[in-house]
Amino acid sequence: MAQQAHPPISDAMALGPRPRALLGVLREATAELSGQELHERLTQTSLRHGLATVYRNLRLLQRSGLVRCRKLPNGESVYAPIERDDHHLTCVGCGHSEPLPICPVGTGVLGLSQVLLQGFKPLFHTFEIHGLCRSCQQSEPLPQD
Amino acid sequence: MAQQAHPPISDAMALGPRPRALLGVLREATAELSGQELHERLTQTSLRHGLATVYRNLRLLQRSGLVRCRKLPNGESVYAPIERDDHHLTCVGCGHSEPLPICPVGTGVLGLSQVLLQGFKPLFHTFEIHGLCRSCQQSEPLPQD
DNA sequence: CCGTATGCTGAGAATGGTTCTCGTTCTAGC
DNA sequence: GCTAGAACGAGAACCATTCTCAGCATACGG
Repeated sequence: MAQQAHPPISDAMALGPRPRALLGVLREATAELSGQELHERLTQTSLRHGLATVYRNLRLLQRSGLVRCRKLPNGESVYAPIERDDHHLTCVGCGHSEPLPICPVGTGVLGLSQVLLQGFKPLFHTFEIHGLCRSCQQSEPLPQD
Repeated sequence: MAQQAHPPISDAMALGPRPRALLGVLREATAELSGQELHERLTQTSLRHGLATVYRNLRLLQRSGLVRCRKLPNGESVYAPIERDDHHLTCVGCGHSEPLPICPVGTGVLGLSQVLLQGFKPLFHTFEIHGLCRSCQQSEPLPQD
């Protein structure tokens, strides 16, 4: 749950108005947003946004190291600005996912493992504990169909 | 990359022949397998398997704490027996994912954070470093359409 | 040994988030 | 104002996964 300063938007990457708007919405949001949610919020803007553009720019921002992404059990992807270092507790029964206020990764891990990375350029990491939430443990018998 | 003994199949969960076959294939495999791949391997068995059954039993095994699951960037889920503690390096450009032979999680982390879990029963965790692989860094200009 | 209840199965249809296609629009440079 | 190339958007396509529902198996009571 570490909160750091925004990474600078480097010279090399001059963001267009739409990617910038996208990033703005993500930074203002208090939680991760899905592509669909982002699309909703952005269509209400003076700057019209098609769904394709939202996903295109989301990929762009991710590759630029400004946005992180995580897949929920139901298949949808949720996005957050990279400076938000959240991790999650996710139920394999109902799919519910909530923030976990710890990061098990020693601050230096990404740097320390340079040898293992072999030219791979790390941008962010995800850590998630999967298990059964309280209510899914109770309704354990797993009604199957 | 820790390799532990198979967790016992507890009394409470008497696995049917198909879930057991599924688990067997996963344990013999050297890598994570997707639902589709599992289906292929299982249809060649004396025990015929429909796709629906594969996914059904995969969910069952996951909730039973015998199988872990992870989503690739392309949307497909890959499965492995829970005793295999692998983590991954995944490229946000091309989606390629390869095993990372370290686990940043102190052996006791899952137990230590009991207070935070609030009744949540942990089964497994996933850790993944996302970034750009060597070849995606070179073809950086990101042809967008 | 037969009838019924319950649960498991699988073929095929449905789902739904994401990506692709491709004609249109915008922007920069001149 | 004109042209080339990049960005855009509506809608179609994609595809792994889930759902539906009728058929089959097993267990148990009588």
